[in-house]
Amino acid sequence: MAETISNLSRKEQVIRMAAELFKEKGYSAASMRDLAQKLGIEAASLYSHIKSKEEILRTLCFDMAADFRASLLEVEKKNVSAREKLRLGIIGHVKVMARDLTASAVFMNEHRHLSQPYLRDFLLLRINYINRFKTIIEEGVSSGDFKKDIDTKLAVMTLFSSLNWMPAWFSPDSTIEPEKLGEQLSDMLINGLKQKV
Amino acid sequence: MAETISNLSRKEQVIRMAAELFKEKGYSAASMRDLAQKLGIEAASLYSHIKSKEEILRTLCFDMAADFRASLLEVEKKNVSAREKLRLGIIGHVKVMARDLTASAVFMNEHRHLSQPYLRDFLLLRINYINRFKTIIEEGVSSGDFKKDIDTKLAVMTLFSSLNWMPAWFSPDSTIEPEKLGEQLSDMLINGLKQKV
DNA sequence: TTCTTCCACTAACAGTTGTTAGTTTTGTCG
DNA sequence: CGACAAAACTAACAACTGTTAGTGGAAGAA
Repeated sequence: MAETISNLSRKEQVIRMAAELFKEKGYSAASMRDLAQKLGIEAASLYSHIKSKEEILRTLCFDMAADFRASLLEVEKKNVSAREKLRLGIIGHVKVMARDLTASAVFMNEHRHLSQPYLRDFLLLRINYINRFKTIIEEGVSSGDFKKDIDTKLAVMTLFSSLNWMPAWFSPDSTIEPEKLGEQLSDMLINGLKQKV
Repeated sequence: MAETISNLSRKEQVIRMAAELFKEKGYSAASMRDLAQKLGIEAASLYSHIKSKEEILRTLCFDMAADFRASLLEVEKKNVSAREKLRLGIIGHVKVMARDLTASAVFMNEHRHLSQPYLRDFLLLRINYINRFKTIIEEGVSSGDFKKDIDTKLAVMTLFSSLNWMPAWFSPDSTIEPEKLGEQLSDMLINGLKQKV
């Protein structure tokens, strides 16, 4: 139906603008009137397109979550070493983020404003994703790819901390491509800063 | 004066509670009535102790900033290699955070809600701090401590991303001491995950 | 006792919040 | 043209926002 298509299109426009606003001011500080103004309409008109403010946040968070999940699934299927899996996983994660830096920033910083039960669901997805990276690292420790004395929990938290702040400082008009950036990041985490002797 | 001391004491109590609330719900979503309730008083009573909601945020952010600055200054004074300076700088940073994880979380995630000109001042302090770490890394590259082909900007951003998310996942009742944690973090960043061959 | 300081209170303000109900404009298709 | 749906509008709601003014009680010092 034509109506659905055009509705989606306008709805997506609203959601995209909302993402920018949420990133800029934070979810709570961003008002529906702010959002409306950015779109050149009245606040009440927004409700022709969305059910509530939180529905927008939900859409942003869960759509990103699905993308991350899909990316990791692709990597897990491959029959390669743990070190290579980690490398590909990191690159995949960076690429997903780079595809929509604005939504990524909201995904990371604003998800806590989801209400129950959505918050619970979201956190479950997240912990699952993180644990699957942890498994990869543990595989690497067993196989001898990685050092035996590392704290895998600390390692995986460090990994995600590094990855997740990317939207905050990576500028979209940067010359570096996401693929290359992911490569450098994974190199830094795996090999460290130190010069080999 | 006795009045000043007891005033400070109660004021600090208010600020500490506010820090917890800001961390939990975010600055914007945390209302003065929420804060009052946590203290068992009326919202208006808060204004016997503080001038405004933002004054609390300002205190939290700038006090933390001063602590970070002092810690780094101590490290810079030492006459050691760049690698050692980076190690000590990281450990110092972690220790400052660990001293007040709640305030650290607010410092990191809520500073953007400062209004001008405080926001500008804060960001200047922050960029200065980061740049001084960057200088240490650049020294390390020159001296051969670190690899020549690393992107120092990326390296320093990765470093801070890792460090700064600590308050989010480090639990205060963890068995690991801040010193040890800083040690492990610096080891991971400098040496990487990879097993030496 | 009286003075002073701290710390709480009640009452109220002007502005903002997300959202609703009902209506009208706009553009497309038959 | 007329029909229909998309997308905008106006008006209003109840609740909540940070904050001020003015007041009163409690505790310690003079």
